[in-house]
Amino acid sequence: MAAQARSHRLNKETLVTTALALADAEGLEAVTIRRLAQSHGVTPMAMYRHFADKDEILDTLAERLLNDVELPPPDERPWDEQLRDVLGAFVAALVPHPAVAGLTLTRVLTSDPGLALAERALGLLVGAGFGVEEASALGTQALCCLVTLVMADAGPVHSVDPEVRDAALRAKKARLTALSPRRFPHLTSAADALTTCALQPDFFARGVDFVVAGLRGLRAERG
Amino acid sequence: MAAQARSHRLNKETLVTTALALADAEGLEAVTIRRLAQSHGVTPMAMYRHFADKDEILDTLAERLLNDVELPPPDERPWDEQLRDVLGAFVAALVPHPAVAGLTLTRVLTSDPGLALAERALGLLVGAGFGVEEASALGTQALCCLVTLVMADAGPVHSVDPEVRDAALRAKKARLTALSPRRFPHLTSAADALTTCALQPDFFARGVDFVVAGLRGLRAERG
DNA sequence: ACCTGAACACCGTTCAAGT
DNA sequence: ACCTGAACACCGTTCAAGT
Repeated sequence: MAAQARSHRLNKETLVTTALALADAEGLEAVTIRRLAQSHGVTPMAMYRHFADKDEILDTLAERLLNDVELPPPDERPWDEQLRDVLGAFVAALVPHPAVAGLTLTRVLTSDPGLALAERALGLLVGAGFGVEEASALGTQALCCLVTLVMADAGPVHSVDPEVRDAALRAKKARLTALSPRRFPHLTSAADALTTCALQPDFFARGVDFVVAGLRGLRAERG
Repeated sequence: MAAQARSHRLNKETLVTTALALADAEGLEAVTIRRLAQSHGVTPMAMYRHFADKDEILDTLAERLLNDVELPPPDERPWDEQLRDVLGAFVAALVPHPAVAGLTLTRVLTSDPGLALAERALGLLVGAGFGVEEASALGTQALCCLVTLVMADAGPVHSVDPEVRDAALRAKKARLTALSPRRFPHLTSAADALTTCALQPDFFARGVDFVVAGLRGLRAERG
């Protein structure tokens, strides 16, 4: 994050790109007005020409992620298969940026690409036969679930540094292994699975399947 | 949060109680070392006698919530009914403190009451017939989903102040209602449901049902 | 239009004392 | 053992200039 030669004419676009890089490299708390300015060789106050306040930076960051959601076009397959792909596209956009993923939680309905995503998910649920009230609640819940899945993966958020990360994972596993097998028979035998499950390549696909299975199950119960 | 007459002999217990009250009243970002000290009529540095650093305050806060989980005793009912009650107990402990709920996300496996909860959930999933790897991933995902559900409810996190809260909800609904019904037919017709669904008394029970339905569905698919 | 500079009210935390 | 005091390196943000 070396200070760039102050290539005057800053704009929101490039600033938010820097903010995203900062968050990816050092976590969301590294995204400060002062560091953002510093990265562009400029005074902190210069940021206020482009953003009203820090919240607007975070809003823009969330919008950037939601913009990356590549919504698949509607087709004639059953609702649950289409929803799996829609939710999968959402997760795919979040996964590269776990430190920022949480920002989308409260901003899906306040950004343009987020609205498109929500409209699509809601449409599929209503088309499946859920009432508007239930579809609203379930759509909200489904998106929430998936965001947290991505965030939890960030485990030791700071430092994508693999050395620090591996040390944290080893410590976590050691803690579980050290537990009393009498009091915690399942946790001790699952120590390995619990520490590595979020690293499995299919973890997020499984997460989407889990959510879709829940919706399908509820739909079946409603008859 | 008036400064209390410095009733000397502070301890972790009372400090964390104050921290929780602070978070409930003004959000997690109101929990600062300086304000915590101020609430007890004492210097910020006095906190370091009771906590190693701020992280330890947050750890203790999460542990306090997890301690409130009233795990129902195991019985002879099917695994999914028991799991519904276990997850319900978890949610019930988080709901009164939405601003703090997120802290439990990364701390379930590092606190004693969290370990008891995880052991129980994992045991039920393994007993249901899931392999240890899948049970670990699904247990993690289930808890993540529910935490976020509670956090999302916090919507306008700051200010339990009902006046500010209602204003935010009205604004949210107005934004949805103002959308183009052509581009967003489902969102506009669900404007009301989307803004109020998290306020329904059965929202969290439905969230638990949703998660359990997902697990039941996946179990059935595995045959 | 865009950026600077000094200032203010906040943070967490260290070091060195006080009783 | 428990608390204080001064200091440091950080925050976001306001106000008033500069070009």
